[in-house]
Amino acid sequence: MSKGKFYITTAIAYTSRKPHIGNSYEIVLTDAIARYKRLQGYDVFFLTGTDEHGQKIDEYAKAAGVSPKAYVDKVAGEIRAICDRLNTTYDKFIRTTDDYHEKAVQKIFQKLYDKGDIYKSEYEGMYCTPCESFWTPSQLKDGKCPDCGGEVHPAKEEAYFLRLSKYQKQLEDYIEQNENFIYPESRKKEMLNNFIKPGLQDLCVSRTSFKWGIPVPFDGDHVIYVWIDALSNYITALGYDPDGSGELYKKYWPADVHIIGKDIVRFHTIYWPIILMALGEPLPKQVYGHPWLLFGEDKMSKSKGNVIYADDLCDLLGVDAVRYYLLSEMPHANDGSITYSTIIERFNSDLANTLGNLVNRTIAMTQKYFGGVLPVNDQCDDAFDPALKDAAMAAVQKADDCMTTYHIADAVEAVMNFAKACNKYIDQTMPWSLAKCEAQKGRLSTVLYNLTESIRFLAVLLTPFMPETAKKIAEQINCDILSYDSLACFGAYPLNHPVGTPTPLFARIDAEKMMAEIEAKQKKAAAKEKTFAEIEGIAQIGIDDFAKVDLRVAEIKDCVPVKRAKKLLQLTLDDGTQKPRTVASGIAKWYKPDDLIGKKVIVVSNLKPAVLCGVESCGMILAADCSEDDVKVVFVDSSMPNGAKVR
RNA sequence: CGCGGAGUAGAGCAAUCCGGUAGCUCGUCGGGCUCAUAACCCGGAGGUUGUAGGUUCAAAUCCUAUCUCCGCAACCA
Repeated sequence: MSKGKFYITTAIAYTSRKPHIGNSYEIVLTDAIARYKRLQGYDVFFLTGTDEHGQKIDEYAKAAGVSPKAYVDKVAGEIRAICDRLNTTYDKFIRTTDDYHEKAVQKIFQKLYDKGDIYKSEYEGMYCTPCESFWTPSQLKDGKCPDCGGEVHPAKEEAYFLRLSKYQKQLEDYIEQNENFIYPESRKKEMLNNFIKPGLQDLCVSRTSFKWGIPVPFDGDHVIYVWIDALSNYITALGYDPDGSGELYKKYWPADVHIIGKDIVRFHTIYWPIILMALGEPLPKQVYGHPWLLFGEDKMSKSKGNVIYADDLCDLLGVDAVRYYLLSEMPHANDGSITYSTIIERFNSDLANTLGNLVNRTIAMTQKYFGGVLPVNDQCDDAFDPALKDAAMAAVQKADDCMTTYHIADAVEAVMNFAKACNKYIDQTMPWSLAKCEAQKGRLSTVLYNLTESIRFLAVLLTPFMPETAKKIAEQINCDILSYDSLACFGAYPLNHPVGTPTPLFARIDAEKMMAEIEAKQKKAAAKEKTFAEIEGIAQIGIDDFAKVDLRVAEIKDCVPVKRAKKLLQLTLDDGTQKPRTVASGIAKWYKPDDLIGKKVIVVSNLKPAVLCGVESCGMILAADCSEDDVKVVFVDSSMPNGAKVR
C-alpha cells in the first residue's frame, strides 16, 4: 500500500579527500529517514553522490601528481565504499563528472542564458598587470596594488551572472508562505535577515581561473560555477532535461527534503530555489540543515593517527553499532561529539545491556520453560500488562512524531525506552517465580507472549536505524510479521509458535582492553604517517624547479603581533641586504616575540610579496608541521652569516 | 569591539523563546532479584545553572557588564 512518493537527498560529498566519521553522519541520517518512510509504505527515492569539480580538487590533484579525473575517481570510490559499508540504501549515486549530468548542466545553463536570467557582464575592478589580479577599491592600499605596491588601472573581465535580484521577492514570499521550507526555524531567520532582506546581488556563475569544471556550452573560456553544477544534481539524477524530462523526474520531483549540513543552507535556500524558479520548475518542499558531529577529546588529525573513519569503526564494532551511535548521539540542533569511550559506553549500556540482554533473556526463558513454544492460553492479564501494551503503542507514536520532525535521536530514544519498559516488566512479573508453580503456567505463558510481541515491536521500530539487528531479532523470535501496519495493535505475534535460539546480539565490550588496542593502532598509524604517508603521492620535481626557490639565512631583528590577526606575527629580518625585510608568519600560537628575536632562520627570499591582514609580507620563514597542532620554526646556527644562500 | 554558537552534577545533554520546586542518560554508591551478556529492577549521593551586577514577590530563563571555549570569516607566504 503506497502512501505516495518521497524523494530525499543528501548533499553530494566533495571529493577532496576520504571522509571521516563526521562526514558520514549525513548519509546515515538520511538513510534512517528513507528506510523509515519505506517502512511506512512510501515510494521512496533516495539520492546521494559526489561533487567532483572545482579549483580545490584541481589543486589537490596537482599536489598528488595525478589528473583531476584520476583523483576524483579514487576518492569517489572511497566515498561510495563507505556509504555501502554503512548499509545505506540509496537508490542512485550520482557523480558530477557523469556524462549525463554534465550535459544536463550545460543545457540548464543554456536555458537560463536564453531566457536572460544568466547574462554576460563584466566583472569590474582595478587590475594590476604584473600580478594578474583584480582588486576592489577597498582592497587597494593607498591606491596601489596591495600585492606588489604597483600601479593599478580600471579593467573589466567578462563573466556570466545569474539574476538573483529578479527573484528576490518571489523567494521571500515562498519562504514566508511555506513555514517548513527552511528547517530548523532558526536557520530560516538567519537566511531572511542576513541575506534575502538586505537585497540579493546577482551571482557570478562562471570562472576562468581554472579549467576543472563543466565548460559553459557557448563560451569555452569559462567553466560553470561549481554550485550551479552541484545543486543541479538533484534534478539531473532524475533525468531532468530542459527539452523534456524522464519518467523519474516527473514522478519524484520536487524533492520532499534535502538533507544538508548547516553550513550550506544558504546555497540550498537561496541559489537553488532561484535556479529552479528561473527554470520554471517546482521548488523542494523542505531543506533540513543538520548539525555537525565534532570530536570530543582531541581534534582528529592524521599525524596523531586518531582520525576516525566510518569503515574502521565498523570493523571494530559492527555497522549497526556505528549507525546507532551516530543516530542516537547527535542532538537535533546542536553539534554532537564523538569519542571512543562514549561509543563503547553506549554500546554496552544500550545495545548489549538494555536491548541485547532483553531479547536474550526472553527467548532463553521461553526455551527453558516451554521448550520454545508458548502454548495458547486464555490470556491471563495482570495489572502490569496494560502498562506494557500502552508503552508499546506510545513508543510507536512517539517515534513517529519524532521522525516526522527529524528528531532522530529522540525517536531512537523512544524505542530504547520501550526496551527498558520491557525489562521492567520482567522484574515486575517475575517469570522465574511463576515457573515454580504449575498453576501459574498460563500466566507465565502470557507474560512471555507479551514480551515476545514487545520484542517484535522493537524489531520493526529498529529497522530504519539498525537494519541488521532488526533482522537478527526477527530471526530469533522466528517472526516475519514486520510491516509497519502490524504495529497498529498489540498482539500480531502468532500463538503457539516456536521461537528461535537465543544468541547474544551484541557482545559486551571490555572498554579497557579495546581502548588499549585502539591506542596501539593509533600509535602505529601515527608512526607510519610521519615516515611515509605524507611523502607518498607527492609529485616529483626536477632540480630546475627547486632552483627557482631562493633560500637565505636571516636574523630576526624584531617581532610584533599583527593586529586583527590571531595567528600572525610580523617579523623584521636582516637578510644580509641593506634593506630590512618584513615577513608575516602564522606562528603566533606557538611563539612569542621574545622567543624569536635574535634567532636565525631560513627565509624564502624570492616569494612573491602578499598582504596579510594589512601587513606586507615579503617571503616566508621555514617551519615544520610537527603535528596537526604544533609548528616549530627551523632555527639555524648563529654562526651562519646573514644572507647566506641555502641549497 | 568581524559574524555566529555555547558555558547547567564526574561526562554528555534537557529545561531558556513565553521567569514559578533545575530534569534525563551514562558513571558512581547502596539495596533487590537470579530468567539473562558481572546483566536486569529500585533507591541515594552529587548542581548557589561561567563570573559580577540589575529588574522582579520570584531568574538557568529577562537586562547590563565581564571571562572562557568552539565554529565561520580573516588569516596560516
